[in-house]
Amino acid sequence: MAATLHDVASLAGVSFKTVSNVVNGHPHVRPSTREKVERAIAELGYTPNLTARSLRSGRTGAIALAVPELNLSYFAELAGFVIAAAEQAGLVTLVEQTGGDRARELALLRSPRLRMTDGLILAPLGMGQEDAAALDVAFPLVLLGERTFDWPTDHVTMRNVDAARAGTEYLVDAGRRRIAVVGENEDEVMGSARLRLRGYREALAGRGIAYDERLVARATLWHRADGARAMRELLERGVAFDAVFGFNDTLALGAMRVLQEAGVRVPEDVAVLGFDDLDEAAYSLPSLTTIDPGRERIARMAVETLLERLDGGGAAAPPRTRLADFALIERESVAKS
Amino acid sequence: MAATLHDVASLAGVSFKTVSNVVNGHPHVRPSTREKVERAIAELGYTPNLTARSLRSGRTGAIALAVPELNLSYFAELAGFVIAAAEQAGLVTLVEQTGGDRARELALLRSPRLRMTDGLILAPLGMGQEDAAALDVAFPLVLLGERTFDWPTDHVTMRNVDAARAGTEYLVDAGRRRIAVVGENEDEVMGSARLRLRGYREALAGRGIAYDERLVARATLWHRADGARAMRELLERGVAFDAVFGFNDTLALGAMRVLQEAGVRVPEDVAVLGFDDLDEAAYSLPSLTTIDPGRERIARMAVETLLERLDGGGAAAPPRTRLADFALIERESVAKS
DNA sequence: CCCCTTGATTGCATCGTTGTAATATCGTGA
DNA sequence: TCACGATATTACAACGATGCAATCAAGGGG
Repeated sequence: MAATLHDVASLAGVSFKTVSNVVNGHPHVRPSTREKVERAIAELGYTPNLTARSLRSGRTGAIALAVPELNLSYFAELAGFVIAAAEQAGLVTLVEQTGGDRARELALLRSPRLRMTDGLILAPLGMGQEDAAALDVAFPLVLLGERTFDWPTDHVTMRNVDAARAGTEYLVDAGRRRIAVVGENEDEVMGSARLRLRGYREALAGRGIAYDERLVARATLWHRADGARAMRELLERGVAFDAVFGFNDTLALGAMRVLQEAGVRVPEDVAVLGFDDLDEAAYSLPSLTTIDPGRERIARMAVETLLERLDGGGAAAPPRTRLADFALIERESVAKS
Repeated sequence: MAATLHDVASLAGVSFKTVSNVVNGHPHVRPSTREKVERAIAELGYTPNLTARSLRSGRTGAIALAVPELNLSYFAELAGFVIAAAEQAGLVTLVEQTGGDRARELALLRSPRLRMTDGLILAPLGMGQEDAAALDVAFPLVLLGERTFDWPTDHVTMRNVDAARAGTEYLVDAGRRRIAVVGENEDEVMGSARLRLRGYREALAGRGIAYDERLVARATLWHRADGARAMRELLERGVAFDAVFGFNDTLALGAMRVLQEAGVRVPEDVAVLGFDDLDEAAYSLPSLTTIDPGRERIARMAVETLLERLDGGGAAAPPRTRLADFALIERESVAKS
């Protein structure tokens, strides 16, 4: 099997503790000894057993990241940024998929599997305020993105309401009055759907436009297929609209595809606005005007926050909520007036 | 901190080994004792320390998956399937990003971080045959997808050559004669780019069409932006073509976008064929005809293969190569003749 | 010349588990 | 009542590493 400190020690003719001292850069090691040990290490191809080190130190050097599914581009790109940020801090990342399912999210929070990590970054979708007590866990926990809970936990999120309001105002300023929405989900009491809807309604109210329920289409999951389905539903309803606000890019792209199939011109007849600024948003036809929620910053802040908890010794500091800035990315799917 | 076997034991008034016996379902435990211990476990919220268990058992219950980047949709979707398959087998998955960079791939293979896992599924991009010896590692290793090496390692891959040949023949059968290629990369001696190019050339040869180097555009990375860049280059060259074969969907979509910007109609003027069957390929305008390489099956087979090595006790069985079947998905970006 | 400080090396306990082997307890039949 | 085989429980030693305290050799000052 793999070589241990003892194997190296007997080859080098020193005690295994001396080998440990060499490996850990202990100051008091004679150069000749160090060299002897290093030769033995190289010869045996010794690498420290991180499991044993973890047991001793109480730190694993790994963090867990739980997202609904990697099949959703937003979470895939987010995960990529989290992994990169963690790696820069010398941590590896264990990725879990919850499917956005309440039961799986709750199970994860109690899972002994997390004992293999130093902390968890969780993007919850299914949990609600009634589950907030489940957030009372023994390890550092950072909530990510969407939902807000009335519970003292570190939280990194985006300006959902502000961004949605700004996006809607942008559509109004582009001369649109009947703005449909794709992605509403009244089940998530405090999820991003509700928050973005609030921003939308605030913008309408601010510009003196009446809120029309018939312009709002539901979508519980946010795949392209869900956006397509919602748009078909809107078209079947027969309500007129001159813009669509997709609550994320995949919904918007699915909806845009259905619009175009139906012979509706984008952006001339109907403007389309997304949310997320996925890589693919720049390459659709027309390219998608969208809101960049600052994914990379969110990822970096989440890892930073977790690290502070790790180093700061746990429950010391009060929980923090950190917000990323958003930016409206103007492309072709909304024509400027 | 977290409760240990000892804590539970002193609360229940038994030895810590008895608690261990209860936790592990040891047969000889008196029902009354078991109940007493279980109450104590519940009261303290005890969960076993998996790090300690790993140290003792030599198994961590985690596997590592290394892909170029999650920002590439193909690898994101693949990672999602691998994580799901691993979870079904009771394993968690640690995700690493190599950037497709040779040095990082080699570093990963030697990294002590892998000591926290039971095995590695690696999708190499940068490594070449000259690095094959680096695949001689002490832990179970399964190579994924693309490259083939002359080295005795388990390997799960797709029918790159056959699929590319079939795709090209499909274009020819649709009446196309001057088929451009986006994604060639002569640096990867045995990577998917070379294999897909070989399939393309075999198809041309089989149908009596001359290979024209000017129709081949390079792209070292396979983002949408790379496809767009390659297509601009092709257009600037001024060579006529009536079809484009993108070596993956993101390249094809990037290329298609540039074609349409240039006023070229797809599929009337130029047919576009992709490779991967990403979720988004069904929602572009026009939707993308592409090749489904059997991502989910590949992921499942990779995890299965790794598990066999884990349980089969290592180097016992000879290395295997397993192939997933592909399927051509007909959509709108290629007009049938 | 000896004591004391400094530098170099080592032994031991420990992290929380589990496997093995030893011990303690029990019920049963003679 | 005692011996016996079964069932229950426990003690001890690992797994591979690190922190602490102890040991040992060498060098400097009185």
